[in-house]
This record gives sequence, structure tokens and C-alpha cells, in this order.
Amino acid sequence: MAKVDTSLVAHLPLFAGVTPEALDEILREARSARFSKNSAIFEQGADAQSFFLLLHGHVRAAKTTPTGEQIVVRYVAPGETFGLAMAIGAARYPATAMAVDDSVVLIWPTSAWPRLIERFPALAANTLQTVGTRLQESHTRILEMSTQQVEQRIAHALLRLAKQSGKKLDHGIEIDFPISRQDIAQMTGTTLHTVSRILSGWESQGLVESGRQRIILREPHKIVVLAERNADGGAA
Amino acid sequence: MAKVDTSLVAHLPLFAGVTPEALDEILREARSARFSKNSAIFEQGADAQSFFLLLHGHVRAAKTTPTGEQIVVRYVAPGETFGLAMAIGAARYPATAMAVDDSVVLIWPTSAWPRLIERFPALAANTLQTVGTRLQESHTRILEMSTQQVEQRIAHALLRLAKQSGKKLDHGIEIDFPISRQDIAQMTGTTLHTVSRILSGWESQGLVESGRQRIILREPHKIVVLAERNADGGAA
DNA sequence: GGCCCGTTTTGCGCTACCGCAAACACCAGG
DNA sequence: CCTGGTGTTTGCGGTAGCGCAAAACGGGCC
Repeated sequence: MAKVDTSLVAHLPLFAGVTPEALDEILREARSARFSKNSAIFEQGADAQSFFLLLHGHVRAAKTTPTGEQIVVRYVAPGETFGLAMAIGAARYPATAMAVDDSVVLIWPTSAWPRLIERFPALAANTLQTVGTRLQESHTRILEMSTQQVEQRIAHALLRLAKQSGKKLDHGIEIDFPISRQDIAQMTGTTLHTVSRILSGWESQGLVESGRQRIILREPHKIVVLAERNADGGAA
Repeated sequence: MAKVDTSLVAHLPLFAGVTPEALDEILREARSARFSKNSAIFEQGADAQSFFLLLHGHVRAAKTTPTGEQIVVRYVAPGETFGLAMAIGAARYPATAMAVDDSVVLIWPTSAWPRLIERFPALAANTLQTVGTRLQESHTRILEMSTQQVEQRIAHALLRLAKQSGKKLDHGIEIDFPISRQDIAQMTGTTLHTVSRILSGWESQGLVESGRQRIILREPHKIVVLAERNADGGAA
């Protein structure tokens, strides 16, 4: 089994308050694996046999309705955990996880979780924090979907992506993994057509530069204004 | 300080795997309080000095935007915890809690939490489960808001309320706390006008019986059909 | 019993956004 | 260099549901 270097993960919030020796013991239970772009890591509804920590790359978690519609639950950034079904008492994965870029993950068997949190209670506390944070983010998203119109929601979504996974360029901030209009639509509760129209509009105003699965925020500042303005659009 | 009877709360999921003596110790740190109908328990943005366990009554947690719009995050039923800001690492309450009926709660000081989970790790694990469940419910709600139209969302919302807090009557299921059209609108991301129109329609079809802050599902079964039908409305 | 206030109902435009469809751009592979 | 396929753009109706306004209802309180 591949050895995992503790120094790479010791600083993660998940392991806050965990001694180096404990961390070593925790990591011994994990194996690492590589998933290539566009391959599924687990499928919604499958037995939750493992949970994951993303080391490198980007993963999209998406939920599908019985009728086949999808929404993007979140994009996982390096250092974050995902597939924690057991922590929340679910036997099956509630969403599908797919690598949107070549990705490297640590994998623990779900069965190890109860033992781990018993031996290292800090793990449970840390996980509680991150799950709680995600819960708050979900509530924010619900609030946005209830009260804002599409353009503002897209602005917020892109700003969040830029914050989480933005690469600074001299002429703006690029979202550093492939993302389609469809993906953005599924994050904001609209259609790819509407997303396309709005991004086109922004592009002609010089706010963004975008192409096939690629988005660069040229004027993040002005997009913040868009995101925060009232519904009346500031008609003067 | 009022003594709390352990037998009333011992069976709650929060205390699963906690010994009676430990439970006793945990409860010694709490005090109980009564909130009358329509009084605020805490306000969004206030210092999170306490966390709560609802013993009796019903509490609405709502989030307000900078522009004053509100959404209902959830209704708290007896036996559930709320105001767990510290568990998720927040110093301030992210929402406002208001008693919608005369309510009795247990109150712990936030400062007790770290000590409690250190002494009783099961608490952290149990809380993680409930927070995880709420996270899943939030995702379901986002999915619904993204893919369903208003009538179906209202159907789902009422069915959930009925399940959580429904009182069985001989002629249907009554939601056993006061709830307005406005509240339902804020749960489903629509306006009170639209809710009113839809409930009026249902009433004339005999699906519900409703009045001032009062809703009885007369035909839960048919409402399930409404909730689950496809967008095409089953046009024949 | 009568008054007052919060809730609910309902009508009527309006518009943001969807849904379909067709053309278009771009990348990969042969 | 051509060709197929996936992602994107754009036009053009159609409509679900919003927003405003006004009326009706109902229940509590004096």
C-alpha cells in the first residue's frame, strides 16, 4: 500500500488537534487512488463503502431526480472531504461524485469511521464543523434561490467558485477547472440557455472572458456589485 | 434551578449511547425556560451564547436578507436541538428563532459545549448525524426549488410538516401549530398570493381544509400524487 | 355586540425566464 | 485537412408566477 506523507495533510482543518502519531495511525487505514477526468468516483444510491479526502484535482457532487434532472450540490476542492454518508447515518450515497479534472484522493473504508472517531474524538468535532459550515452554505443558497433573480445568483455562484478555486491571472481570476454553462445552470437553478445569455451580456461589457468550459472573471469587483444590488436593478 | 427529569429526554437521538449518569451530568448544566407564542428566542446576528433543546411547543427558524426578505429555514419539533451555532464554528446565530406556540426549552451555555463533547464524545457523533440529516434535507429542498414548480413544492412542504408535526383527526391530518400562507411561501420560495391561490384550488377539490393559520390535509394520498407527478401535469 | 387589525382571497396586467429549435464555434481524432 | 461531436450562442414565442391593489373575512378585545 502506498505511503501517504503526513506533512501534506497535517494542516487540514479535518486534522486540527490531532497529534502526528495519531495522524499517522489514521492515514495507515487509508489508501490513495487516482481518478481521471470525467470518471465517476461513486454513484448516487450506491452502497457507501468508503469516504474520501481530495488531495489534488476537483470533484463535482451532483444529485439526480427520479426524472433525470440534475443539480450540482458542490464542487470539492483539494483538502476537503466528501462522500461522508456514514457520518450522517446514510447507508447509500445521496449524490454522485465525478472527477472534473484528473484527481487524487485518499480513501477510507466506511467501516473504519466508528473506530476512528472513538479513538480520535477531534475528528468528529472537526467533521461536525465542516458539515455545519456546508449546512449554512446550503441555507444561503436556498435564500438566494428564494429571493434573487437569475443574474444575481450566477454572480454569487461564480464569485464563490473564484474564491474557492480561483487562479489569479494578471488580467483577472480564472476558475481553474473545466465548468460548462450547464454546470452553472445546475448550481443556480436555471437553464444553460439563460446562463449563456447572461454570460454573453457580461462578456460584451468586459466583465468576464469565457469560452468552452472556461471562465475568467475580468472585473470581479463589478460582478460583486451585480451580485449585491437590489432587485430594482438600480434604475436611475 | 429547576430539575429536569431525565426520563423525558433519555430516548432522544441526541443522547443515544449516553449512560443515565452521564445524562444526569449533562442536564445539570442546562436550565429550562418557557417562551410564549410569538416571542423571539434568539435573533439572527446576535452572539450565540446558548444552544437549545425543544421540549414542548414549536419553533420557527428563519433567515433574513439584508433587504428584509425572509425565508423559513425549518420548523423545530419537540425533541430537536436548535441554535447550535458553536457546533459549526459560528460566533453568531445565522437565523432568528421564534416560538410559534407556547414552548418549553432546555438551554445550555455555548461555553459548555467543548467540555461536554470532550467528556461525552457520543454527543458529537449524534449531533453530527442530525446536522448531516439536515444537510441532506437542505439539498433536497434545493433540488425541489430547482426542478419543480410551485404547486409541487407546496405539496411536498405540507406533507413534510404533516409527517413531522401532524395531528391525526378522523377527517384528515392537521398541522398542529399556527402557520400562515406567508410562512408556507417562505418555505417554498414563492409569495403568499400564489400559496393562497393554490390552497384555494385544493380546497375546492376537497384536498385540504384550511383557515386562518390552520391547515388540515383531508386527502394526503392525493396530495402525494400532486407532489410526485411530472412537470407535464399528466395531461392525457 | 361592535370595532379593529391581521390574514386571506381574488382580479388583472406584466415580465423574467423557460423551452424549443437552429445555427454556430471549437477541439479531437483520423 | 476534413469530419464528427460536444459545448455554446441566439432568436422567438409562450407562460408560470410575481406584484400591486382592493375587497372580504374572521377573531379577539373592550
